[in-house]
Amino acid sequence: MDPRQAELLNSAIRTISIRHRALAAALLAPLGLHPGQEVLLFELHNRGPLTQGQLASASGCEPPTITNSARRLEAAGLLVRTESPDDARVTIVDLSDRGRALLPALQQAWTQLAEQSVARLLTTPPERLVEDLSDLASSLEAARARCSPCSTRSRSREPVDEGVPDPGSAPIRQ
Amino acid sequence: MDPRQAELLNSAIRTISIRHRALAAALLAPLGLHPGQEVLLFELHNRGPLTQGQLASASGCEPPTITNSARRLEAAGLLVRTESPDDARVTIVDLSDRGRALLPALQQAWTQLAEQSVARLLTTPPERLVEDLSDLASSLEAARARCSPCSTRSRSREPVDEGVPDPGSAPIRQ
DNA sequence: AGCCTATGATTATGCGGCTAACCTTTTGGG
DNA sequence: CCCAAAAGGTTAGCCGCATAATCATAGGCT
Repeated sequence: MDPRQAELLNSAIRTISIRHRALAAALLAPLGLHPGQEVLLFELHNRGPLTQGQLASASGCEPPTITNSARRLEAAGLLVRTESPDDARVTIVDLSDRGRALLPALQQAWTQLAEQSVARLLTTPPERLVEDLSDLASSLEAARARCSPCSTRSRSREPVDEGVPDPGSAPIRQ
Repeated sequence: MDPRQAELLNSAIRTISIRHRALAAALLAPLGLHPGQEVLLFELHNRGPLTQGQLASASGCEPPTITNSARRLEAAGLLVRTESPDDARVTIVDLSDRGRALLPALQQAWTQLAEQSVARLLTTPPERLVEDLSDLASSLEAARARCSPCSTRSRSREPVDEGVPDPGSAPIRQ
C-alpha cells in the first residue's frame, strides 16, 4: 500500500479514536460515567446478566479491564456482582436498579454522540459511513483473530525456553 | 438519528479504536515502541524540531501527554529535549540519531498496520474508506472546536436542576 | 482418590490519554 | 518601572486498556 495512503488511514483512525472518546467523555460526564463504562451497561441491558468473561468478550476488552471497571461501577451503585451458585469461580454481573434507571439518559447520550460525530461530514453519506466503519471493524477483528492463536499456543506448564530475551525488541519500559 | 444506527456507529468506532491500537502494538513492539509514540517520531521527522506545544497540537493530544511521552522517548534515546535559547519556558524536542535511524522500520510498520487493517474488508474499496475516515476525522475535529469555546450553554437542560451540586453528575472517581 | 490441566477471575504493573492545579518566564499596560 | 495577565510546561491524580503472573475452583483421567 502507498505509504501516503497508509499514513492517511492510520492518522484518521487515531484522530477518530481520540476525538470520539473526548466527545463521549463530554456527553457521559453529566451521567457520572467515563467512556467505556457505558458499553458495559449497554451490554448488560441488551443481554441480561453476564459472567465477567462474557462481558469482556461482549465489550471487546480483556478480563482485567472488566474486573476494574465492574468494580468501579459497582461502587457507583450501577451494577451488582454476585458469585455464581453453580461455579465458585465465576462472578455474575447485572444491572442494579440505579443502573437500569440510567439507561434512557444513556441511550440519549449515545445517540447524541453519534449525531454530533457525523454532524460535520462534508462528502460522506452517514449510512455509507456506518457501513464502511462496520466493515473496517470486522476486518480488524478478523486480523486479530488470525494473529492471536499463533501466540496463544500450547501452554504447557513447562515454560518454553525462548533463548536470550532480545533487549531491544520490546516496548520501552520505565 | 436512529438509535440503532447510532449504536452501530459508536460500536464500530470503539472496535476500530481498540483493535487498531492492538494491531499497532503488535507491529511496534519489535521496534520497542508503544502505540502513540510513533506519532511523535513521525511528526518530528516531517516537521523538524518542534516545541512541545507544537508537538501536542500536531499529534492531537494534550501537553501533559507530551511531557510524559517525550520524557520516555528521551530516556529511550530516541529524541532530545533542549531548552530554547530564546525563551526559557519552551523546550524544543527533536529526533536523535537513534530516533532517525528507526524511521525506515517505523515507516514499514506503519504501512503494514494500514495494510493489515484493510486486508479483510468485504465491501469497501480502501480508497473510499480512507476518504470517509478522513471526513469523519474532520467532522469530529470540528465538533471539538465548536464545543470547546462555548460553555455548553445553548442547549435547554431539562434533566438536572443547576443549583445544588448533584452528587452523581460527575464521572465516578475512586 | 489423587493429580494435572483447564478455566474464571484477580493482582501487579505499565502506557496513553485526560483534567486541574501549579510553577516559571514573558509580555503588556498603567 | 512594576505588577498583573498570558503563555509554556510540569506535577498530581484518575481512567481505560493491556499483558504477565497468580490464585482458586472445576473437571477429566488414570
